[in-house]
Amino acid sequence: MSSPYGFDLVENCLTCPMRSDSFFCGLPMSALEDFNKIKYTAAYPQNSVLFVEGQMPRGIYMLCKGRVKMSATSRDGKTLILKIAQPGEVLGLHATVSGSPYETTAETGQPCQLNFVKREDFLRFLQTHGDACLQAAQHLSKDCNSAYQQIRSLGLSHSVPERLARLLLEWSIGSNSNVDSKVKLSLTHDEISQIIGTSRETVTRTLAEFRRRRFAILKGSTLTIQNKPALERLVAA
Amino acid sequence: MSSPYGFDLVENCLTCPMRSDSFFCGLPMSALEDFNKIKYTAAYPQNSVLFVEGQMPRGIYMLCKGRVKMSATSRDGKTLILKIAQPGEVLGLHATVSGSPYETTAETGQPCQLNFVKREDFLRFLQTHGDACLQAAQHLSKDCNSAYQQIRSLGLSHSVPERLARLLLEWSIGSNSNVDSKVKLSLTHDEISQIIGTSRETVTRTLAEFRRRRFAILKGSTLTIQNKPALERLVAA
DNA sequence: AACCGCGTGTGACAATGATCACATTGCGAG
DNA sequence: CTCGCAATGTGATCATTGTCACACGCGGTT
Repeated sequence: MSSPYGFDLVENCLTCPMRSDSFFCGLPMSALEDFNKIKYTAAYPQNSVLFVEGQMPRGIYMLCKGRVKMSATSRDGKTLILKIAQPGEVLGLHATVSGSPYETTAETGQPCQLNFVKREDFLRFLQTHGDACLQAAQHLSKDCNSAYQQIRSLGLSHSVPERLARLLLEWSIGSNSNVDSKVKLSLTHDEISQIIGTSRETVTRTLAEFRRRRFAILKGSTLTIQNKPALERLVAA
Repeated sequence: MSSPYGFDLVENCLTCPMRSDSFFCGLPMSALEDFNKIKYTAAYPQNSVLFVEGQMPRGIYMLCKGRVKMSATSRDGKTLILKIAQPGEVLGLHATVSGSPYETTAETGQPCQLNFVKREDFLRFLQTHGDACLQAAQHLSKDCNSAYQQIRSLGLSHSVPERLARLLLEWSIGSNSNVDSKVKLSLTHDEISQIIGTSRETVTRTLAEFRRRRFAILKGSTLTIQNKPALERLVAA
């Protein structure tokens, strides 16, 4: 049962040590047992493409372990990152529920474990388990929320520093504002630029500016917030 | 039963002449009867504010007649229009399902008829009617889709002409590409600028440019597409 | 008629940020 | 160790577009 990507596969949701309180993980036993029957567990290496925007939905992927980058691409090759999915999230839910093509591309950013469920199995599952359906609706609500957040960030902000500051603050949620708070993340400047809709060079420059003004430092994969209030002022502006 | 806004209220969903095939309208009789019991039907004049972003959700508003402008506002007063809701759509669904604050402000753009359902009634309704819950999930999926569309438009486009062309094409869907197609809509340049995230002046200038190049003419509330392929080329660029 | 208020049209100017071009650093594979 | 590639840093340039300022036209009111 050992997989080649540095961790063991967990085949049984009922005894899974990674269980979170989100979505299916938090379902009552009866539903979880049924879910266990229709899912296919698999591990994926880094940079695997789970699905591509425009494809007809095959089903949902529930993310157990690892991170997955959700993105959209324009005809001329420009890429926009919509979100970095965390464990517990369900990928491809909208497309699977609505039957319309996947609107995003999903690519693993690290080795991941995922549960796949075929569309017809999943829809039957939702129909027979009312609570699961409600969970799915709540999950979709959260997706909508995060999409609206991003629309606000893109449409209402006046400048790149503002959007970048917003992003850094988002990442540092829950940390103390007095002490220098550190957060781990693994994104290149290029990927950051694709999240806030700007160019790689501008991200580099703006981060240099933040460093110079002692607002925040991003070095390697470590983000250090030095002056949270200053960043918040940038967002408010 | 006559209302002051130029149309009659329809109190009974089962016999409603406006019934569309979307969402609740398309539910089986049993569910529709239950829905009929918990809804409050009301008419609103133009420019009524149904809810404001940040408020805790009181419930859902299902739009029977009229148009409703969904928008978000930044601290400095800049406004972004997220969508113009059409009859058959349900407003405030995410917030009501997830229990988080409304993320948008809803304001009637014309006299409207709406059915309001209190949050607790609505949640109970979803729990007892599995098919309604699935409908709700599909509705949320569509909302996500349109949100993703807007993110792509804002984040992946290179210029205002591109975004404006995209918007005009969206409005003219279903019309013939050979003949000059005309569409009715009532939006000021200011409102258009808030949809595509630019300034009022730029919209005026770009529309003048389109007129000069004989791509499309927007005069009053009439949009005339003269050269659809040219607009499509702008989007593809 | 004179007077709004609102939507639209247009010029001038400045600033933001995209783009190109290239230097430097860092890191993993051989 | 060092080669090579990916990521980062930085300068110069220039198009796009936001902003301010103001004129025009049009429908309604007094």
